[in-house]
Amino acid sequence: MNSLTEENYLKTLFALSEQTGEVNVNDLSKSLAIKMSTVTSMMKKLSEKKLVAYESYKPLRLTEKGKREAGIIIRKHRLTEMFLVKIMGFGWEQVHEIAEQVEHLQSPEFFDKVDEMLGFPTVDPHGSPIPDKSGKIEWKQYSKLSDCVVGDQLKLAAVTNSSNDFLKFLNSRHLKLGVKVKVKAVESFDKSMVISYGKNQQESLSYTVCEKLLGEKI
Amino acid sequence: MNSLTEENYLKTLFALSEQTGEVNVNDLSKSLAIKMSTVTSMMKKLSEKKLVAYESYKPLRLTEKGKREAGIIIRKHRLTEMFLVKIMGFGWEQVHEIAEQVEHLQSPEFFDKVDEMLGFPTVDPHGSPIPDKSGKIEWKQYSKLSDCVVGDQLKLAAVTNSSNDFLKFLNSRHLKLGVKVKVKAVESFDKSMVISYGKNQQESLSYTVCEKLLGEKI
DNA sequence: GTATAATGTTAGACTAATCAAACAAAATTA
DNA sequence: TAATTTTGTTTGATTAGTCTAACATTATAC
Repeated sequence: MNSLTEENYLKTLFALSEQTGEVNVNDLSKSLAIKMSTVTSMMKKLSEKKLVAYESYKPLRLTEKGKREAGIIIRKHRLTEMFLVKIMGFGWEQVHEIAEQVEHLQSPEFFDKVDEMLGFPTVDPHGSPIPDKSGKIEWKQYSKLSDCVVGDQLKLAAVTNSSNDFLKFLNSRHLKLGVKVKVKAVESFDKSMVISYGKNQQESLSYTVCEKLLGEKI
Repeated sequence: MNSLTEENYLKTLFALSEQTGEVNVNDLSKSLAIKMSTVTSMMKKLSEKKLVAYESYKPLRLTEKGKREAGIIIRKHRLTEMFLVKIMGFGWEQVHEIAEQVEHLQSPEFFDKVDEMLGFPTVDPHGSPIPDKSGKIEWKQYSKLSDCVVGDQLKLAAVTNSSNDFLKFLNSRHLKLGVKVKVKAVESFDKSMVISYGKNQQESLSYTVCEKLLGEKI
């Protein structure tokens, strides 16, 4: 059994390596807000437990075992978020913090029941895929809004940031998953975009925002 | 903010003092399965925090502040148990272990929502009262089955033990809250009882069991 | 009312998780 | 390539929570 602390390292390592498969001690340190020296010693410990492949001065990689265990934590996180939204009526901007805590509960029966009540969902309220019971995760290939050009149409399917602030911003613009947006203009100097969607709604979005919006081109 | 460990001491202290108001270091030690020396040092710490009135070699007492904070944890525990039974469909014998974990979540919004979804319940699935938001608890005056005499009738309203084993035992005898039982006989040598209830059901219950069953005399 | 048992406290050691400071390696810049 | 910056590691200290062993107090038994 891993401690709560170890679970947080695993989960963060998993999230950071979703892109490249490899993570620097420095990145992990920043992401966890824990000093590099501490991260190094924890990596040695997780290496002992065969969860991380660690060699001095080399990038960090999760082992298959590590990926599996991290996947199970992320499964619990995402099932929880879905439960909070669908069953308990929370907004998608409210659920991340609560799920951060609930994901550490040790009760397979609890999460099985959650899964069942939700009808075995495959994505969470932010469009992220829910790993299966063995911890395996299946990513859909989405396009970033920021990679679109004028005239492209995108059906929003996921956001890559679940912070309260960001989601509140989207709420205030009535941007939610499923909405079809059309790129009207792209400013070359800051890569901000003007998009239209819904009934005549038009908005200008910064690159920072566009980069976090994923969807399917239509 | 109290640590998870401190919360467990507070909660247990509260539960043990429900009877007499005072608790021995030894009792607390046994109940938590933590050595007395450790309990002593934690008592000093909680005393610093004004949660426990501690004097060497004297029985332990929670301060008003301590009672309040313990009450809030117990509120979260009992609301959770009710939620697990009423909303999620767990059996009353399954919920204690899960609630032990959920009670430590730091999210007033979560527990407010639970409370609301349940219609602001005043008792948990085992008949124990749910403290109010300020941590205050209101005990009903129930009679123990073990204090009844032949001919007495008792409507079961609470159990004083929520362990899986005990509740499974009650399930197997179809004994649940609300059932009206009648005392048919009391064995003087071991204080076991023969009771009747439901449609012609008759059972012999040990003193250990009778002592844990509370209800209203009718 | 002592002797013994039970209960409670103190002291010292250990582990997990953290940090700061010193040091080492790798990457970047000039 | 040498100097500098960034990244990573080691060492030693700290805190929370735990234990064991020795000691102290209170309660119980005879």
